[in-house]
Amino acid sequence: MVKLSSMSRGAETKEMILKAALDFTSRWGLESLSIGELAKKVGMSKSGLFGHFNSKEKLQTMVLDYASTNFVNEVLLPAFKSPRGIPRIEATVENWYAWMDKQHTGGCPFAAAAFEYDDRPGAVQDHLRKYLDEMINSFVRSAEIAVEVGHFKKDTDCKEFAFRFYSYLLGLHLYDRLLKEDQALELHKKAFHDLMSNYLV
Amino acid sequence: MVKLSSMSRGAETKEMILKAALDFTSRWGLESLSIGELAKKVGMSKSGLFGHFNSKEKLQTMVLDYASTNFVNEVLLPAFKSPRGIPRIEATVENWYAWMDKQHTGGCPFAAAAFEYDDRPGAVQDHLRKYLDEMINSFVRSAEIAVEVGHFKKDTDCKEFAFRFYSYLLGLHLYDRLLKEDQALELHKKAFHDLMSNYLV
DNA sequence: TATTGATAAGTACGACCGTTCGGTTTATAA
DNA sequence: TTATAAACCGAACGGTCGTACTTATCAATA
Repeated sequence: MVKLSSMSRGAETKEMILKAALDFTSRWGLESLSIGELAKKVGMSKSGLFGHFNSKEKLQTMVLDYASTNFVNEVLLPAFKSPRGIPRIEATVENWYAWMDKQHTGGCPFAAAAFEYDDRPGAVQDHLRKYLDEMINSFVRSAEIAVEVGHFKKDTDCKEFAFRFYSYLLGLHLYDRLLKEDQALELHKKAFHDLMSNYLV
Repeated sequence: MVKLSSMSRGAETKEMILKAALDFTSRWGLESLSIGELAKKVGMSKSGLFGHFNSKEKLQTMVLDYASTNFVNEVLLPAFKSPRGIPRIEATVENWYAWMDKQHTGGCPFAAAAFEYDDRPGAVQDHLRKYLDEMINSFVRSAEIAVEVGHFKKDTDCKEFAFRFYSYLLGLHLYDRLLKEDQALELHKKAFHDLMSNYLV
């Protein structure tokens, strides 16, 4: 995240807090994110930090916002530099790998939060669902483009593609993070490759 | 769970506690499982309940044990009544669907805990990894049997099959629970079907 | 230089956390 | 019947939690 000189001091602090909060969240989960501990980590008082958000729920949703823009900037947007169709989809996966590596602390915050909040209604869940929906829709859209440019078959079910595409990413996460399976990346690469093959013209 | 008359009073109580604890866990996660709240739910005092486990970590790992035997009894073992090979794999999926429905409260406790504890080392994580390893190995083994009986191609990479098989189940969980996607089951059924097709002789 | 408004710190509160302890009831066995 | 152990309770401990108030700091402006 670039520190803009145009930022007010408050905004800078907030940015710094959110960065630390996201780091913590990807490790311990959104629910375990505690204001006191976070304040200690960024060298602020609990109340000083609290003043930026005024509620824990607000802090949580803003962490999701922050993670989302981070994800969009590092995974989705850069892929747009690649040509439409298959190259763009492949770039997305490559960026995803890099993103997972970079956040070697804790895994994908969305994946973790998704299972954490699947039965916890509220503002956080709503936020989460919105972002996951957006992400999956971007996968659907990628497939549609691949159809448009003639890479994928005309009768491709793009929603179906997105489901399988994302499922494999979830599997990768679990094999890599929890099971510490050495071949996780290999397994995913091959699965992704075979998935693509199924839709090629 | 059958209440055996041979159970001592303590064992019966423990069983009842674990049942409630698993119910709670699948909804709110292992980390949010609180002794006080659990005691209230089963109508006991905090300390009375605590006496059965002597630590929260022990309670958590025993909930995992309980969930595992439950899963094995309801999903894996019944599938063994089906003929070896494809029918058995298909039965496993059907049992999985039924199991998800039955636990309509909260989703698969393992899936949730897997992402919750992927960066939280300790006894709970070790337990969890053990059970997930066992489960995935049972999928690998199912594929191996399918090869043995001539349903799957001789050169089938069974570990590869298990990765994709389980990934789709994770995707199903997320689409169904969090995204409340109506077509979740449909999407999974078709993905599973296509997956099987790839390995058929 | 004085004033103001934003930012952070300080302090306090009630709620809940896991855990310990001592005592009371209940079941088992001699 | 009596001795022993298990099961359970209520109260309390030290901590941490989120949140609400009040106070201090300090840059920008008047």
